[in-house]
Amino acid sequence: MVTMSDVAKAAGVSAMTVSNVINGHPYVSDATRLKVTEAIDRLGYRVNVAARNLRSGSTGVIGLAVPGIGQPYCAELAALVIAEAGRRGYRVAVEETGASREGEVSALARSRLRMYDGLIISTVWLGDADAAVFPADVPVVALGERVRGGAVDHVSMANYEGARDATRHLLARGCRRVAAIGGRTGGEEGAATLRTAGYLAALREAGAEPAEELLVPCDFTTAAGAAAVRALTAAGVAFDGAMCLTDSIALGVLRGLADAGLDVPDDVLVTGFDDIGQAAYSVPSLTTVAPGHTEMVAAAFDMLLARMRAPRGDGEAMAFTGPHRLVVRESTTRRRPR
Amino acid sequence: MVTMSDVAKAAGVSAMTVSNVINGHPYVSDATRLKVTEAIDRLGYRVNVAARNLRSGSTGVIGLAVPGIGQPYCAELAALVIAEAGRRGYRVAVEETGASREGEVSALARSRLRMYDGLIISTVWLGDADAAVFPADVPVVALGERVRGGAVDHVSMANYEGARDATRHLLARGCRRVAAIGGRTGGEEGAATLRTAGYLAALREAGAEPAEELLVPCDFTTAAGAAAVRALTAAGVAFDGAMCLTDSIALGVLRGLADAGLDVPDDVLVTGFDDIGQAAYSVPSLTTVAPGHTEMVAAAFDMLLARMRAPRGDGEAMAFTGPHRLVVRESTTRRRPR
DNA sequence: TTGTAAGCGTTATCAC
DNA sequence: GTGATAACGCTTACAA
Repeated sequence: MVTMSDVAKAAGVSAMTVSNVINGHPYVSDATRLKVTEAIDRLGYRVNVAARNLRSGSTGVIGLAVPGIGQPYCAELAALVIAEAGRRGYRVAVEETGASREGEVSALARSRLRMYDGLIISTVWLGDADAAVFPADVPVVALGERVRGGAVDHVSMANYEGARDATRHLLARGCRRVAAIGGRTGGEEGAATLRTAGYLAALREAGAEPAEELLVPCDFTTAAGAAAVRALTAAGVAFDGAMCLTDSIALGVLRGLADAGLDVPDDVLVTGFDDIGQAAYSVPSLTTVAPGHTEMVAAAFDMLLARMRAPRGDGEAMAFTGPHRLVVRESTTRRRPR
Repeated sequence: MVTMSDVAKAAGVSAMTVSNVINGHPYVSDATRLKVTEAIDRLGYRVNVAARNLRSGSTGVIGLAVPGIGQPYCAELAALVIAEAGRRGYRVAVEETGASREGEVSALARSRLRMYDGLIISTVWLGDADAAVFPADVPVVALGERVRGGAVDHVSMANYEGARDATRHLLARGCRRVAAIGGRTGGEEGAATLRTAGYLAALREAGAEPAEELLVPCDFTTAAGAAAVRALTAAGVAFDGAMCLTDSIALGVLRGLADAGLDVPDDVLVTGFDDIGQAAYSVPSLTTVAPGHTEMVAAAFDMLLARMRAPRGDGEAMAFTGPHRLVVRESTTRRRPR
């Protein structure tokens, strides 16, 4: 392995000068610079990042912990994070939490090993009550639902407002019985409960009474969405609108409705949440809530870098909520008026 | 920042003993072990990974370079890689190449910075001719199409055979004019040309003459697939089968056919390639070639770890091809026989 | 403009 | 069983 002093020897200078050349410091004569770069090329020298990290105390790596990178939502988020990180000179290590509390806790624990300069964690389970789990000495931004108003820097999306707008949209287009697929009112507060609250609010403001059997809890996956529809139709529950808590669920719901011989949008109107790429190309294409992912990722980086410079914001935690907007597509656009 | 010698001082032992306790070495008395672990907990000590890396010469991180992590195919691959890495005690840093030659080259260049213990790179552009670009002193496995039989360790999939089987399947189910969406015969050899070759072989063995206008080059994206169908119908080209080079393309083709008022599978039969998660849930669900991703990822890790132990396999490069299999679903299952 | 010295935190070696 | 010592390769002072 060729080291800096090997290069120094070959170029007839000191290691320090080699370092200066590599890091583009001023006050290096052109002649010296040339000798050094020539030696670097000749010997095929590369800086040892581990040594540099040890010395500088930083790694140039941002950790990204997501439930499951195979999920379209996570994958598209990761793509944004990686791109933004690249723009700012960082690399990204991806970890999976498996959408489990344990996974999130251990990702946070690992963040304290100084393996990363900072961590962006998409939290599903951890919330304000778990603030103690978040290390105070490592920059961490929670990209998610449950952490709000507490001691942890966080970026969230307009879960409540988005779901409310989607539900209003369904009601405005004539739906009388709107199901909330993936919805849930009890348990830990999170994306599921917040979006469900928005759904309920929209129903109530329209004077509709939420029906118990139209609230169908399920995982945020396509398989679960399809299964939820099967369960509803098997139970003989009629509905003419489906406010799905995520696009993945919605794609499964489209599938399930097709299996049940129901047409979208003529028999049932469907909305999703996230605006994943596939939503624009499904058959029918999916009306959905776009939660401003780009802005969220940019905000997360701003927070992370701010924390790196000013390690402890003893006081206030920073917060940002993405700008949401309803994207109307075929799944809620009736072809024949009724 | 609390270091190992802080712990040592607090526990009244030497740093070496702390290290021994942390790394679970034998020959440490229970009493000492207890004192040390107690001090570690009390001070909240964590090992400094950078220092350990410098000392050990390894990072515990595997690099994964893919065209675009937002693409379902890449995302699902990444999920497999991350899971396998976790099982073997590694973390994964994801880089995007942007499906560009330049991106692939620079990922390889970075791999020489010893930031990673090894690199898995999904190559689209680099091939045997570029063997010189692959560093000899860093374990690299090419997960892809173009590198075969050369000096670079590589894992590939049965591009030719898979596309041939898909095309045979379409012909067997009565298609007379099968389009190859994303197909291409010229230019750099890669997944596109290999799959196209399989398609052409199947046509020829069935005595069908490949038609120029049925070979429709396009990007491996859903948007491109939809556009390809629009172009075909606009040009008045009739076809009753579509062998799509990837599932993403196929999902776009389903969309495009819906726009054109053509039914799948009654008017046109469609196949994909990759067996991404969405393929089982699209409407209609997608017949596709499953290329044995799990086995491919496991093989890639075996190669990588082998290279870490035996740095230079001066001679032979290792190679593995995933087991492929056609998964038949609705998109090629006629409801009414003709 | 360049070089010297010291040390970042950890661990392998070998003596005790 | 435990500890002193010496690296790993690089960079921040400071000196020349």
